[in-house]
Amino acid sequence: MAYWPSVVTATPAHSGIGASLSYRSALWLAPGTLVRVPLGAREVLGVVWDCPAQPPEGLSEAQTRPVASVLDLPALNASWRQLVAFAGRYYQRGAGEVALAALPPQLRELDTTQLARRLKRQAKAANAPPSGDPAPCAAPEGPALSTEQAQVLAALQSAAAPALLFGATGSGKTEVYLRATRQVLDQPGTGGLPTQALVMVPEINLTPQLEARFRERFEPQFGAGAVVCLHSGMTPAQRLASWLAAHTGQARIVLGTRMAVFASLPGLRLIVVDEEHDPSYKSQDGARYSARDLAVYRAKVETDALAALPNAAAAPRCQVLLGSATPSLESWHAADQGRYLRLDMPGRMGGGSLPRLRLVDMNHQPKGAVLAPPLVAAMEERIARGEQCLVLLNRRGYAPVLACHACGWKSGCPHCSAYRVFHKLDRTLRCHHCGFTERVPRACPDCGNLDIAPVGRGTEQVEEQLAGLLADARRPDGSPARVARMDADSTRLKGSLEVQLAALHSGEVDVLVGTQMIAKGHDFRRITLVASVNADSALFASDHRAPERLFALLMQAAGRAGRDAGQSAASEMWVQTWYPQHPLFARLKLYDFPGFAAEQLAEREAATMPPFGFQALLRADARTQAAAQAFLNAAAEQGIGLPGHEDITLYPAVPLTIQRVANVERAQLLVESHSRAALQRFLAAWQPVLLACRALPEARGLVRFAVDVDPLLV
DNA sequence: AGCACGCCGACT
DNA sequence: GTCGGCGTGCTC
Repeated sequence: MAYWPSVVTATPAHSGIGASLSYRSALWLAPGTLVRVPLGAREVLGVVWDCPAQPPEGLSEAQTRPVASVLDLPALNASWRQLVAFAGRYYQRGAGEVALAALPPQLRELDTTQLARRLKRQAKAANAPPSGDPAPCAAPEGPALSTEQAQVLAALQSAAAPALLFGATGSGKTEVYLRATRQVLDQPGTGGLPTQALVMVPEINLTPQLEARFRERFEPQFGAGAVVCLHSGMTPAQRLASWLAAHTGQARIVLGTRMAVFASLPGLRLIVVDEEHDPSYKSQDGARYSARDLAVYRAKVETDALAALPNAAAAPRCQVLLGSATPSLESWHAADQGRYLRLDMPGRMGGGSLPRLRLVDMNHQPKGAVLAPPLVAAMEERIARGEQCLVLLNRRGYAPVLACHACGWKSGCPHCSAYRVFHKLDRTLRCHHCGFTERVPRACPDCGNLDIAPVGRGTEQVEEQLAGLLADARRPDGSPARVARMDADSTRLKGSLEVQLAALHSGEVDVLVGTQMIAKGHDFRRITLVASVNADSALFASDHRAPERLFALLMQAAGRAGRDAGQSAASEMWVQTWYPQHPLFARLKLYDFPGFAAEQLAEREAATMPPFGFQALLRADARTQAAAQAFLNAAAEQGIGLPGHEDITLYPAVPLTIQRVANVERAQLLVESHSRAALQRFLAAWQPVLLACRALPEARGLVRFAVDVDPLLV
């Protein structure tokens, strides 16, 4: 008796290899079993997808090689495999590529004895009693709930659809996540597996404070290993440990970034997607999946699996909870249609309100002023009262470009079609696209003129200017005001983000200048004034998602101010703009997200844009723009007549806005359809055509191509 | 993706 | 005369 397990490996769809490869095994291997198999000259990790007792069609016994070894781990369950298979299909990649990308990289290198040793060590740690007083401990209750929170939790308990928690910043969404988690963790598991919850946040930076709150709440009850994190900032060993803890059920809660949507969680009952509108949930390389959309799909798969269990009289569900103060238009529309259940928490905890919006018309300010004088005066007042200010500017460095006034030279990047940014602190010109860095030249490299000057402004410059403008500002104790800057440059070193946040919390800093990083999540207590200095570019961007991103960013920034009741009445949000009449600001003034969303959705509907139409991009990178476009146009031409084609619009190939990055020319082609199913059908049929087009002589020089389904940037 | 095989320029 | 560039092709 022999078996021919079909195994998926990390080979991408572009390799031309089909969905899986067949091997030989004397023993039956359960689907989901992790195995090591020979592939060419090397040995790779794979996942058993199926294990028939017959050799596959068209393949003789001699053509199959035996499985090299079987990892001594529980098999990945059917729900996980279904999620991975769906993601592979939907995002036009191989299931194996998705599966292997979802597994911790160290699993590929570990041999069987190392794995056994690690599992034993982990089991011992989990069984050890929690340090300090003996178990079992009472579960910490957490603070009293507001009426809104209690209502949301009650509705959530009986909800049979994905829930969209529309909660203002400071309305206490995190407490809802904690209580919802408690609800599922207190439920009994099925099949001897404890129940589990998955909580996702958009950025690694936001995990530590969330982790602290979850640990504080759940570790006394469930022990030290109950909460684990999963994100790309962890060491390989940490990631493996967290993954194994989740896979074996030792961990009850997984906190992580988008990759965590693929964590193996055999007892999963709740998925939380915090800040669900955030673009970071969409992966931009490999399989370009949306972790938010996959979370919704996964919850459905898990629920179906629970309903299919025998003797599941009152079948438990896996609930998905999407939270945001500015939901994505996709989720908002789904709630409008009744596909999602909308739960509202409009009030801020403690009865505070959002800051009053003050628009500064830059047409009426002194020419060349980076910061309007009334804004500076308002900041001085705040400082004098011992309050803090936040200044938002979405540009790192000192100036986005350096220019020669004599000959017109600009600080372009030799490898990209973009300017290099002037960083004054280390006197460099840095390309933010490819990283190419040089020292600032003394004189113009073209004409030798000494008068080369920065054009436009970034965070470094605003920090410098503010330090000057506030030189006479005094704090209540008479000491001078302090200005600090926080962006990707100032937080690059490990631990420096924490140091900077601590400086702000302790009150050492009066004014913090920064990029959108400072608008996200962090809980600042004494901030009563927030200013957005230069947001206009988003108002007229060709990217149709720019307005919703700007609205979300300004709303999020506004949420940083006046979080302590008492202060909130006097707190302000200043926005400098040349277009104060823009309709976006009218909505923002009232913090009217529903009104804004309705307007945006009406525009989207008129243009049959998502969520009323469906899109995919075919992207090509090549050594020449001509090769990239030739590949795309050939693909479009040969797409005619494929299944689904009659419901598809193929647009001409165009270069990307930043056409060249790191000496690679980039182009893309938009595919549109009114039907998601037709788009899917077409893309699936297109895949072999793309492979063929890659080999065309006119596409010589093509470096890579990729399909991006439901792209964010079109 | 890896890793082979395979055919053309600058080095001991 | 070799070492090595990366173009093309295959992996059950």
